[in-house]
Amino acid sequence: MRLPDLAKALELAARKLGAEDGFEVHLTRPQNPAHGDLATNLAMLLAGRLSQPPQEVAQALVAELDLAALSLEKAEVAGPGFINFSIRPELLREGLRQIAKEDHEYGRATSGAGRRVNVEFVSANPTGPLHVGHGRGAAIGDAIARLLACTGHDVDREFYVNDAGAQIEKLVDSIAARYLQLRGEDEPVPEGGYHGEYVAELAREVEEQLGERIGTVWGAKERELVRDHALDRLMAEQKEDLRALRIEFDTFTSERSLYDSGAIDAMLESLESKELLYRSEGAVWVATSRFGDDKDRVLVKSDGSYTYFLPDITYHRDKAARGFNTAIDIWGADHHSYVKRMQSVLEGLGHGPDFFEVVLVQLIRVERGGEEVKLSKRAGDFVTLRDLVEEVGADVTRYFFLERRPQQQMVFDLDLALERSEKNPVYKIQYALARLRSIYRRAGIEAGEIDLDVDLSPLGIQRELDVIKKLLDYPEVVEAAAGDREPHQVAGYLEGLASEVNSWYHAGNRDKSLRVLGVEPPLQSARLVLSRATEIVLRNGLELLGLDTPDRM
RNA sequence: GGCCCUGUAGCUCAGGCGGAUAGAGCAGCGGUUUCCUAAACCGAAGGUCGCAGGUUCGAGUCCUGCCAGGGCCGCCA
Repeated sequence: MRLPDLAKALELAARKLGAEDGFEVHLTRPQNPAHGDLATNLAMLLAGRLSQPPQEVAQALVAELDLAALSLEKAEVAGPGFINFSIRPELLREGLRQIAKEDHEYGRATSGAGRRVNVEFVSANPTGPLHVGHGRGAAIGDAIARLLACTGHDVDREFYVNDAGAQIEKLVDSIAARYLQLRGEDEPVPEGGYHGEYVAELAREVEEQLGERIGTVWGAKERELVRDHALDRLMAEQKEDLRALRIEFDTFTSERSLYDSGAIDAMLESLESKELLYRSEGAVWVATSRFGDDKDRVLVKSDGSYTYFLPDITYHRDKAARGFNTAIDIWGADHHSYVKRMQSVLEGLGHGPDFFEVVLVQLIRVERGGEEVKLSKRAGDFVTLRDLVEEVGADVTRYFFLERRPQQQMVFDLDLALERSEKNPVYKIQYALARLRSIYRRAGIEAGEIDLDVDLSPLGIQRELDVIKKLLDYPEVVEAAAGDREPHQVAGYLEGLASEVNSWYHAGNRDKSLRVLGVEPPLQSARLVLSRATEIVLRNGLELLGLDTPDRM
């Protein structure tokens, strides 16, 4: 839990002892319960500066503190010079009451107030169905957006539709080949084209719906008709898959629209006016190497066409123009080399290093029975995100993607994902929530009816205090996870809390005096508040990760 | 050849800004069990933190080198 007053008091004490600026007070949660609730290494940091042994500095610091005013039970100097603080249980109990009263607001913060953030993720080429790898980026992007919103940021979720360029043309070529095959012509799918069954399906649709209009000879008009049809269909499919994962976007920006609006040509002029462009070997280059990139990059090829980089620059510049303070992109690790060049050109255009961020998401490997599931279409195996969600459900899919650091290559264990027991961490957390809610049901009361203004002093056994301390950590966890763009910190916290809660709950199975219900009325009332606060934190955390919050399992 | 990610228990992974005895889940081992939800619980065990140096009062954490796995180095997207 946070004790801003203690940090401030320590800083004052340090100054009193003669420490100048340039030190920071860090309070940490010791792993060893014998080391109290909070600890600081401040004395060790100051020892050299004050030329005194750390233990003596620690003693002097403690002497400056008014423990009672800080709601501390004691402050002990230990080990090489740590100061260990024990919090008075009353402070914990009042904190608990606050949690229950704040309800849905508990864990929300205002640190991001006034900041507009654009989170761009998925942005898959609209040339086929989403695969499992897209799912990880989708889950992480969505969770980061939720974290930022929870900490007060004004968040927009955005999907960049690459509906221009060579890949789309290849898709049209592939559909054309299938289409002509349907008409009895011997036309192979071109090299580098798309071979999936969905391409043949699209060709059939084109034949049925547009066959009259486009015949067998495809010019620009016909291609455009087919392209529009394919884009509509494939984007609709992708959106549906994402919706099944509980992901919705606020904005879809089309690459094509950047061409149509003239924004890309304007971008070239803008770069020119900033003297970032030059011609060489018949192409137009942008001097990204001036801003840290390995080398300069081509924007206009020698044949006059544009590289992908140019619209992408235009697009990111547009995010700034739309008023976002920060643009966070979630990219697959295979795009890693692209980060530097984008940062470089944005810096060249005058955007500070804080404007553009990339979260790189590593590739995943799917295993079943200890064997890798190949991402090829085979009977019984799946390849698409849709197949995965249908097999294990949205909760498990999301959680498994969110419980690991984004930059960690991960194994998606299908056997564990399909496990419907507490071996599966998602169920463990949801189970803890359901158990608490079952207590209210058993007592015949609604959660909202629990009296929060009762005397909490009956709460005092260690197991209860441990749960309370854990609950009071939640806001810090949310802030840290949002700041680091790491949803897995929340997942790890919830798993730990669920363990603690289940252990607390099960103690009541062995010893009836440890139960919530059926003990002395004052104790029962106090424990109902504990149950309620715990349920609130579990629920808020699950919602923050976009997971279901079941009343019963 | 260069760049990025990763290397921690048998397996999958956590380990704020350097801090005290390195944690969790799964598997394995021993025990308990009809409960306010047993779709379990309790307990013990399990470690050269890839290797070697360095910085520091103190290194899983910072620096250097090396090894291993993955990814990327295009006028593709």
